[in-house]
Amino acid sequence: MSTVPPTPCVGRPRAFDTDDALAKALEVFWRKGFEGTSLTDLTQAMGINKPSLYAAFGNKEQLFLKAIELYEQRPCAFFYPALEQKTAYLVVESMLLGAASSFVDKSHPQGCLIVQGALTCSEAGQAIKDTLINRRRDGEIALCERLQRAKDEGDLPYDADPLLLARYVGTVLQGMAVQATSGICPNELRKVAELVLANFPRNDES
Amino acid sequence: MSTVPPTPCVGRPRAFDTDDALAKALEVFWRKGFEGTSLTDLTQAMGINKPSLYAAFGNKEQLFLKAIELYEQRPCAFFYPALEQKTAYLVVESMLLGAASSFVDKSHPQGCLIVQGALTCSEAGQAIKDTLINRRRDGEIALCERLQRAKDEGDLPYDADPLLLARYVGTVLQGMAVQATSGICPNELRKVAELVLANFPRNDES
DNA sequence: AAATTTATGTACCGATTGGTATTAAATTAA
DNA sequence: TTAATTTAATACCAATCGGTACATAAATTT
Repeated sequence: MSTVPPTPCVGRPRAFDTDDALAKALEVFWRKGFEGTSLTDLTQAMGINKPSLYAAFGNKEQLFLKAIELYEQRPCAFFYPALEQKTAYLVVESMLLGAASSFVDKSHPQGCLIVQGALTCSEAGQAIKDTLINRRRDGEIALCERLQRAKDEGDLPYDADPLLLARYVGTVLQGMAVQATSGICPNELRKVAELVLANFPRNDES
Repeated sequence: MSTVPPTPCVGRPRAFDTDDALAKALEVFWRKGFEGTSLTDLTQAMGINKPSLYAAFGNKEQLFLKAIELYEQRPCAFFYPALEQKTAYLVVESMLLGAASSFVDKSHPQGCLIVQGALTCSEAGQAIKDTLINRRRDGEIALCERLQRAKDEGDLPYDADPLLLARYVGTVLQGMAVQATSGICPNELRKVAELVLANFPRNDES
């Protein structure tokens, strides 16, 4: 898999880097949300004109969809990689501490694009809103399946409820995202994550 | 204190009820957020024309501010009344179960206006966004003070951290609001609240 | 060199945004 | 009855919205 498309060798070459431009678009969407971001915001941040944006990315909605793909795959994304930790506790620890770190990282906007990209919107944004709802739900399903496996493998108590725990962790993560956009200080957010972890069910060996 | 202003007895009488109109506006803002709601959305829901809206409420921003006042004082508001419960546990129980009930109540939009009214926005909405951030922070401060009192009165363990606990509960509430707008089923949301309560620190007698 | 292909920049599109000027209608005060 | 006051409805405002037509520029292919 290569993220670099085979450079088209015919016609005038593109004067900008699409990956860089997409990264800039992501940052604006992250900070202002889908509907709070205007085409002018985007073209200014990306350093290109509208026709270039449309030629390269389709339209605003498709650009946003590409932005959330990039968002979930960027180096500091923490959710899906956390699923590969060895025990349920370590998975959840990795998620909560990763969120506590990423959501307030000053090198990019605060909070979580998947939460704040379109929590509410007009009719025009409904498809984007639904897409984000589905992304959040997919994450919880993946965590639930990981916790079920943990239960089967014995590193969660026999009476643990994987679906409920996944929803609980998802709820805390979403709340942490709201706190981050509200300007909570990093230390305080991390302490909340640690409080949740202190109460998370675990067997002796995990 | 009367919410009914002394009816002005001169001039053409208003053809609509301002309280009813405000309630309609609240519902639209609640569902679509501040910037996702257009003047057309508002006037249609309120059953009035734009000049009537501006004469009665000032402008869109002032109308929103009045809507959040109504929101926090409506009969099913649960946050501040919960502070009057007798123990810390009962306070938090009242909040979490109240939220689990209110956020998914089918008689009005799902979720929480204070969370989803303007989580992200353009520059034009920044003042509203900040207002909502402050409302959330005020709520956590009030809860923190209540938990500190509880600690002083001995119905929280001696080593409890009121500020951390308030932030934790606030985080869970905000996450529950996100879950509610995402369409979580009422039973599942209540189970999350009950899980949080099961782990909440309490002394024997509380 | 000519033809082809693609990207760029400008200028524009209709629709919608929040907000208002204006006039007519409805009421009370004089 | 008339004047004063307030609201209602229509029509309008400049600005911005997402999106595009078009002419030009820059590259490769023939």
